[in-house]
Amino acid sequence: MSDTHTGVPSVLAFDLPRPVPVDDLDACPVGDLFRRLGDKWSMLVLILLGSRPHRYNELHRAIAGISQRMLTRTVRALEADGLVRREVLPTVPPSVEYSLTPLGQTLLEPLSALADWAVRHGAEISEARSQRAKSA
Amino acid sequence: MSDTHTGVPSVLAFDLPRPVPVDDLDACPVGDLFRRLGDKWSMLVLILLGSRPHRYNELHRAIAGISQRMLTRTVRALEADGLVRREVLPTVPPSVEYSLTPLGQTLLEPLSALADWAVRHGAEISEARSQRAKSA
DNA sequence: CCGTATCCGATTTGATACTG
DNA sequence: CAGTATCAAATCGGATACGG
Repeated sequence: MSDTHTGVPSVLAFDLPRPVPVDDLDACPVGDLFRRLGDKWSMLVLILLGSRPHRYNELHRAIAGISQRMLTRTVRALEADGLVRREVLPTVPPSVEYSLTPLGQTLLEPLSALADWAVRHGAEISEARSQRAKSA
Repeated sequence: MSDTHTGVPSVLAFDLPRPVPVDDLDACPVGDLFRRLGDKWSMLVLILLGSRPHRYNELHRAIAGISQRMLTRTVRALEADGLVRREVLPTVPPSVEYSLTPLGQTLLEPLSALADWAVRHGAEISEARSQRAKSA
């Protein structure tokens, strides 16, 4: 079943004479992953959950710009992908706790590398955008 | 101007007593970066350009599923962000060459870390999704 | 060859209101 | 507290046609 990319060591093997197998884009796990995490909130939730488990409204308050609808959708998608675990606690007012699965924790590492880059170079991007606007 | 996040060492400082500054999400370079790269093609173009400079139709053929409109939009956005450089060569039929800026090259590193994760764990995500569908 | 312009449909996101 | 439902808007993405 998973023959398609089983033997692929890395899509970023720049030394290859041929470019990346972009024809198989839809089947490519890289593009796939990015499209899942590429939405507005997934990565933020992952990062938040990486620090400690959170309850629903805890996440809601922490992100603060997200709607209930999107928070639910995001967290459910992450759960379906096996990155987040959802646990309903049998308390009197029902509580739901979200946490990272082991798989989700491993994702946190490369994610942090990218986030770190963004923090370090974010200003340069903003600057580039501003200068572009001026030169127009 | 750039006081907002100048002093921030890393958004992923899990040891902090407080969560990430998600209130400033729009100003947060992490969410911002992901929203730019989160589209269908940006990352692919970046990866392609990371291997070597490409001309317009070279990119078009390499990606093969992309429309002219989207290729232009993608490459222009990347250029505006200071990640890609666009150079018009004074050839008889006009040629345009796209390449990574130094900034774009530094981004390639954390990007490859994430891509590597995707290749390694992509199957686990697909599996998680399948199992979810069955248990429904 | 290298784009831009326009139109169109599909997907995503958000505001609001309501429920167990 | 933890969601779900519905509606409307914005954005995304592609096909096609045209211009420098």
